[in-house]
Amino acid sequence: MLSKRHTEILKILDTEGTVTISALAEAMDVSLETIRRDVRPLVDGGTVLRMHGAISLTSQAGEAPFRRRMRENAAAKQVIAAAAAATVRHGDAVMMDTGTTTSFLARALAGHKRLTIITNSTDAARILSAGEGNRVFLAGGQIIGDSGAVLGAQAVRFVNGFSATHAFISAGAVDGDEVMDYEETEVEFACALLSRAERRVLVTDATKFGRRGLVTVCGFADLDAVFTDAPVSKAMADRFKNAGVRVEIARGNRPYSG
Amino acid sequence: MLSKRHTEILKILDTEGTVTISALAEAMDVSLETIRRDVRPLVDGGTVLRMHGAISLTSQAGEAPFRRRMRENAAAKQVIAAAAAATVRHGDAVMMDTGTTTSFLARALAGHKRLTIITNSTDAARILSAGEGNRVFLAGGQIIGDSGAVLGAQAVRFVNGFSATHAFISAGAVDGDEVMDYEETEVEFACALLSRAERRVLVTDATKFGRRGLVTVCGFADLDAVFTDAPVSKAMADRFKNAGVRVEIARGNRPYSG
DNA sequence: GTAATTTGTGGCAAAATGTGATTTTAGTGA
DNA sequence: TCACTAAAATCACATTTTGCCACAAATTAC
Repeated sequence: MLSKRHTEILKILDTEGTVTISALAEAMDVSLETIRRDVRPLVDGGTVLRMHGAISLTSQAGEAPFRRRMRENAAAKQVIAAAAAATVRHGDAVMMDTGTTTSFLARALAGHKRLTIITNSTDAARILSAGEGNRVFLAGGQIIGDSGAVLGAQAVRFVNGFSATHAFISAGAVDGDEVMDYEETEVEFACALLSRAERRVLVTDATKFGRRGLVTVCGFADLDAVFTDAPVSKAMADRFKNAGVRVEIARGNRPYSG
Repeated sequence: MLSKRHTEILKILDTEGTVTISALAEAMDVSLETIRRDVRPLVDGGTVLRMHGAISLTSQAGEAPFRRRMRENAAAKQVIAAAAAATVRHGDAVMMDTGTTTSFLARALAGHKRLTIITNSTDAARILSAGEGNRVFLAGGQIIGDSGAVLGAQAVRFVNGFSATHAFISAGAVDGDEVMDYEETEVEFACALLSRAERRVLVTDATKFGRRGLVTVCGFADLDAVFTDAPVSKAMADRFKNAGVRVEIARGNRPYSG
């Protein structure tokens, strides 16, 4: 029998990676002993690893850099993702590239139905393939880095076989009137997405603004909207406006434990 | 016959996700027992899940089937995976298909270095792409089901471009002298793997033996080794032996295993 | 008016939870 | 390395909550 707390614990573990027993106890307002009792079958079953005072999913025992980046500024990314997800309707076709913010977007889209997803993010694909009525198309090829991004010429060719309503891309840096990133292969993929969608959206937290990247993804003119978490500078706001880009400042803090 | 309270309960469940029995009783001003009686047919029908004190929609709170299968018999699968992983050397090229046991294998291989992985499992790909010096090649195409398996003709073609030392496949059933499964597309992929590797290994927990599947993956003669967690029947052991298949019974130190 | 169905109540068993005492563990410093 | 300490885990027990059953009361149907 699985208690209502079991699923809750697993959900938290899925996003957090590891939690302390006391944090769980406080989060769901029960005693430590109760949480221990909840956790025991999970540990015995091998789903969960126990250390002194905390548990983690066996699947993500080691802390990969990508997971760490998922945690940095997580609240902001979550809010951005929620706002961006709100512009997607049930049944839409959505493209997205690989990044921490797009990973949050995938989670925010989990409630949507009948989506068609085209992506190179194994993480987004995994999350969204569980969604009700979704069709998920994942680019094939070599996975580069620990972010789970499928990159290369093959992936670009794959995307060119699709058309979508929305393309969500993340960015490593935004400066002048350009969106930039650090890896050329990632940029190539993002460009491919932009060329195949009606509505091209940049999702990025505000720390990326005014930062200089290595490779240019696109100019502001190639975007339709930007979702971020804090107001941009006056100068940049003007440049966005001139390029016809709608800037959305996502606000709102919702509890992550849902 | 469904009373007006049934629809009411379902409506509440649809918005709330999960409700306590007492909340329902209070909301519609009837006794707890009445609500329990109302809920019973819904539970029996499978639309609603029961957990001490509360109910929730099966679709919403019920964890995804793949995750559930990851939990059942997890300890056994972990032991099997560990034993199988021990036969892989650093730098080897490894193919694997999608299944709960192969997902555990991926985790067991996390400590290996400089592996080349060819798979259709987004889960395995994700885990192993974090590994030191690993190269991961993931088949592209549509993701089928919630297991994160990339399936279809494209995936088969993808595999045919590679050769590997090991091919690890999972099975839904093993009976007679055949390995079987339930989905044809999965079988096609597994077959493709078998044809491209030197050493062909079946990893499966003992519950699959003596079970009849739908589609045949291969005969025992097409295998080189089997890893499982409990001794197989004498008859089957003989058939394995005749086919030249080495059977490994993985044993590990797991709590309460008798 | 009577039969059938539904609802409420009380007793009891099972499960879940909390509490405090006791043991185990991880970490610390000599 | 070895005690020592503080946090955490375990255990046993009391308490509360929940589920189930049977029967009585009430409502509905015919």
